[in-house]
Amino acid sequence: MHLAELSRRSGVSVASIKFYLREGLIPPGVPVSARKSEYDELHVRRLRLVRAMLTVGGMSVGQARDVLAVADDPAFTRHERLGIAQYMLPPRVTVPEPEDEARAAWDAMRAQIRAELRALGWRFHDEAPGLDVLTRSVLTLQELGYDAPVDQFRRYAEAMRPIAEAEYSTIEKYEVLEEAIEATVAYTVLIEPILLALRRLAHEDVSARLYYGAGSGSDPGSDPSPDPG
Amino acid sequence: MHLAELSRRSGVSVASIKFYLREGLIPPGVPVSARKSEYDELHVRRLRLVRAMLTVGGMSVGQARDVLAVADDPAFTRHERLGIAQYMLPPRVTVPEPEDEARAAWDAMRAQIRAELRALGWRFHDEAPGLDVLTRSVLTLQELGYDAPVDQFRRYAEAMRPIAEAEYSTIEKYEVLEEAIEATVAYTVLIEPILLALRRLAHEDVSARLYYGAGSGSDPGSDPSPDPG
DNA sequence: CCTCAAGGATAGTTCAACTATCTTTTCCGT
DNA sequence: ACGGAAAAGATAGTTGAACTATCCTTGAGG
Repeated sequence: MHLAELSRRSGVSVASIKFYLREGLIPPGVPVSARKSEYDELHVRRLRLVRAMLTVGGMSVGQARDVLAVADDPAFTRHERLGIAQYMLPPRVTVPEPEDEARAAWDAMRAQIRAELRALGWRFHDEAPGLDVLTRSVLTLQELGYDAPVDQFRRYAEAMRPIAEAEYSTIEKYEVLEEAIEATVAYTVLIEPILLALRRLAHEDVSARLYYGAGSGSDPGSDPSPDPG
Repeated sequence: MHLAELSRRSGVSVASIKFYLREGLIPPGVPVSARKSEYDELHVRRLRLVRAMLTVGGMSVGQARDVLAVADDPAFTRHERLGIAQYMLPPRVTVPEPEDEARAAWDAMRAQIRAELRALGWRFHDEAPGLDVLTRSVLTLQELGYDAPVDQFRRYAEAMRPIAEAEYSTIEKYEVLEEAIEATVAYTVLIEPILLALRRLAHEDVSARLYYGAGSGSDPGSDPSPDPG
């Protein structure tokens, strides 16, 4: 198929597809002649994935490009490609420079968090960006005057582990590496909002339970919150 | 204190503080004379919260303004103000228009998700934005050709519930409403990245365990992933 | 009284993510 | 064979968000 049909099939404008091609988010079509290229189902699929990463996943074009570049690079092992793709997914966080006065506190907190998780028997790379995310969040909470929830990590970590195991077994089913990587990216990016939304709904449930009493079954109806639009 | 000192204390430039004042993210100082206003500790505190919402929480200026506007509005009950503040936190999601052809599928999926959670006994408002987030994510997964994890909601939901309960009990300790609201916003926005980071680290652990064998204690070292910088 | 700076208004900047235009070339129908 | 619609590609323009810099009025301190 040509550009126009790719656009129709994917719901993305021709101009935007050209933009994604320029940015390296989707591979070029195979040039069937000097001024004509052919696109296939993989392009449609990739385009949909890109749109999901950008809109639902909230990723930037640059982040999406980096992730997909690694995912497409055959120069790594399966384990590496899956791991690297995951490493490059957002959020990324800015670490204070070594000469920054805040760096000492940063390093101390990061080491503490790392030790806490290692004490749970978790194995992960020392440079895992997740450690930086944890450090930044905890330090920011502290700056706002709240207790560091490092001591609650056990609870959070134990809640996440069975989820990760179930998801991993799902992904392991994909034998073709390209499919496994796409599944990793898709699940990582699209299940995150699901988890967060469920946490918020759980908060609402806990709150409603305390507010309206423990009687079950009935819902709060339209009482507790006016429309926030 | 005056603007210059507020800037020094908070680490935010004078120009940016003026911008936030214009946008209604922080309340104006009390005018001590026609051309001079006085700021206090609450302004420093609010400014730090705003910066956390924008940088760590990834919120837009408009979203932060809406949340804080409700949080500051005394015309609601405690339950309402906490609930509304939470409702207005991101992510927000675009719902297809009623005349959109995709609307029927949207409504059906949303009803299914809602029923699934209600079956767990959860109580929440029918217009909870979390339901829209769930719907959008599940539909996007389906469009990419993946199974809808609606049947896995039970697992996810059961993992989130004890977390939400523990967090809620923490927030309930704040008797002053303003403090409770600030804590709600801070915990909601800043613990989300913590949960997601832990999920990713758990994925890495599961992967490493399968890849390097179940031997415990030793970590993967620098082997599995080169630096993705 | 005079100056320097705070506050406020307004306009300009930067960046990301498109979007539109222009040019060259090619395919397709006649 | 030929003329025009249309594809590729390059380049420039647009939009919106989040600042940032400038200007101007006024007011407090010396």
